[in-house]
Order: sequence, then structure tokens, then C-alpha cells
Amino acid sequence: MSATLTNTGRVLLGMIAEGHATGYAIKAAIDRSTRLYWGASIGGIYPELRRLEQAELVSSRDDFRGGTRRHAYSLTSAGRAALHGWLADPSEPVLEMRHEGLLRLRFAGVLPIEEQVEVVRRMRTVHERRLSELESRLTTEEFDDPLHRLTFEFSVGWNAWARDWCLSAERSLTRRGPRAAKR
Amino acid sequence: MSATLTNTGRVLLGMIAEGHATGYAIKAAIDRSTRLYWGASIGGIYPELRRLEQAELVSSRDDFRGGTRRHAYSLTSAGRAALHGWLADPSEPVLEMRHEGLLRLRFAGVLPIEEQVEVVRRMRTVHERRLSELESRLTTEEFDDPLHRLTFEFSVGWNAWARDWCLSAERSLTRRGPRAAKR
DNA sequence: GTTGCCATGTAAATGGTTACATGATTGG
DNA sequence: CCAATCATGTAACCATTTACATGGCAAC
Repeated sequence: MSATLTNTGRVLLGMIAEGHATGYAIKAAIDRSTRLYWGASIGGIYPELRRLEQAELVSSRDDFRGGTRRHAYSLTSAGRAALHGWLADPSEPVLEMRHEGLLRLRFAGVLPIEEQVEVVRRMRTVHERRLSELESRLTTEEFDDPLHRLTFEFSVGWNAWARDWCLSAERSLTRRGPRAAKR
Repeated sequence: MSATLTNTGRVLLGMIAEGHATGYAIKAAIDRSTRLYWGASIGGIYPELRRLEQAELVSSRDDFRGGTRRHAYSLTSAGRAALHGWLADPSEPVLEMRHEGLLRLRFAGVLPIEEQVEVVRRMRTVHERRLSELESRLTTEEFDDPLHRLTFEFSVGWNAWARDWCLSAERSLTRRGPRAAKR
């Protein structure tokens, strides 16, 4: 039974397809790329790899590096099929966001207007920090895969857009003026 | 002890501050506004309300509507202080995304180029669907609170930006041409 | 009289993060 | 020889989602 492939499992399949063979290497690859829009933490990766192996979507061979035993995973044909099936799946993909900065702004009405602007400013710095980190990586890192680069650029663009939105929100809040307090 | 205020708890405080008194009404208000950037589901709301009450951040009085008992919550002064403290908190706010469309695109390299474009197209329709839903609500619904409107407009803008990004990604993938297959 | 909404609640399962533990290898 | 990195793993915990269950009220 192909049964239930978890979302973390799908990332693993994709990463293994790209040639990242060990749990450790996969984790590093996730941190370099999908973490921005789909995270996975090390504590969940190893058990999930074993589950995938049990489901026969991946196979592993022991690969000794000196005395260190590591598991080198590769896709089975069922795994390749599962990956393709997921990519071509016409069902609505998950899209959700947890944006505490926006959430704070949503409730900032209880604060005086100057502090409301501060809330947006702090929201902006989050996006700016992300943006400058990503932009510097864009120049220093190599992007082997064109789709890795493309999705990376999505993150750059979205953070830039959000920063600009914050700037314009700050202006519109300030324009309302420090004395035009919300009731 | 003010101790640990969970993120769901914070949304509840904010909603109660706005005058949404019952768990049910709070849930409805969340669905109308913060769901886009901070969800909470009904199963978690009632227990969390009781936890907040135990922590003395909110107080409830029984409010009978005929034979239906409902709990009308309001903020205590400690609750108001906790809300203000959170809003003014200079620490880095949470910002994360789960974007399956992007994730699929990240791994779409295993597919032929025409199907890669399809992956982006499906990602675009997600944003388009959201966008048209939000835009229609923008004209029909009333936005009592200006910050409710502002954060709502953020979601509109972000989905529009993402749709445009998809369109340009589709063009750049198509330009690469159906014969320039990825290695 | 029945459908749909208001209203509250619990239990189980899910999915994930964090922290801890271990140990080998590599490079300075 | 020490620190950093490679490598795997487990246990505890956490928040949240889903499903189920109950029942009154309002409108048609």
C-alpha cells in the first residue's frame, strides 16, 4: 500500500531524488532550500526515512565512512512513481502562513497610533532581515538546480514585497496623524 | 504567574479585547480575519479559554440565552497588560510558511518541461482562488476596524504578488523552451 | 418538524520541535 | 588534542486538527 505519504516524507523523496543520500545531508539540503517554505527538523527525518523504507518507497545500503556507518538512501521505482504522482497531483496544494507580525498589527488598535507604527516597523525589520540574508546568499551560493534558484528567488521577491507593503502601511498610518487616535 | 501565553492564547486575548465574548463568536471572528495569517480551530479554543481564565488573564460570566448557557469572556487588567506587552514585544515575531505549490516546483526538475509549467500553473490557481475570494469579500463585507481592513489588504496584495510571480515564472520556463530539457 | 445555526465540550490522532545522547572523522 | 562537523538515533513534549457528541434556539 502506498497509503499515506506525509508532507515531510514528500520532501525527503524529492531530496533523495536529487541525490542527497543520508539523513544528515538531506537535512542540510532542506536548510539550504526548502526551509523557507517547507521546514523539517532532524528529529523527524530519521524516523520518517525508516517509514519510507518500510513502505518501499526508498531503499538504503550501508555506506561506511571509516568506522561511521551511514545509510545511503535511493528511490525505488515505487518511490519515483510516488514523487511524480505527487508533483502531478491536481488537488489543491497546502498554503498557510503563520505571521505573528501581521497578527500583532491586527490587534494594534488598542495601542496609541505612534506605537501602532512601531508594530509595523518591527514587522518590516523581520522581512528586511530575511531579505538581506537571502540576497547575500544569492550572490555567494551556487545554485546547481535552476528550480532551486527559481524558488529561492520567490522568497527573495516575497520578502521584498512585504517590506514595501510595510513601508506604505507605515506611511498611511502616519498620515492619519499622531492625534487622530483610534476610538 | 503570567508564565506561558501560547500563540493561540494571544489571538484569543486580542479577539476578546475587540469585544468577541464567546468561544463560538471568537472562532467566527478568527475565520473572518486572522485565519489568513494565524489560524486556530474550535477544538483548541475552548480549552485555551479555560486556561486563560485559570491564569486570570480573562474572566467569564455566565450569560444565558434562553436555556443555552454561554460563557461571556472579558479581559482582566492582567490580560490587558499581557496583550499590550505582547504587542510591544521587541523580540523577533514568528514568520513561517507552508507552501506546497512552491515545494512541488522545487522538485519539478524530474518532470518534462511542459509538466513543470503545469506545476506553476496549479500553484498560480491557488493564489488566484484566494485572491478572488478575498477581493469579493473586500467589496461585500464591512470592516469595522481599520487594522482589520489593513491586514486583510495585506493578504490581498500578497496573493496578487504571488499570482504575478507565477505568471512570470511560467513565461521564463516556457521561454527556456519545450526542447531545452533539464539534464 | 426539520434544517441550520449557536454553543460547548472531549478524545484521539497528527505532526512537529527540542533536547538529549552517542560516537567517528577531519582539520587546524 | 581539541573543536567542528558528520552521522544517527530516542524520548518527551507541544500545539493543533479532526472527529465525535450533545443540545437549545430560530426560522421556514
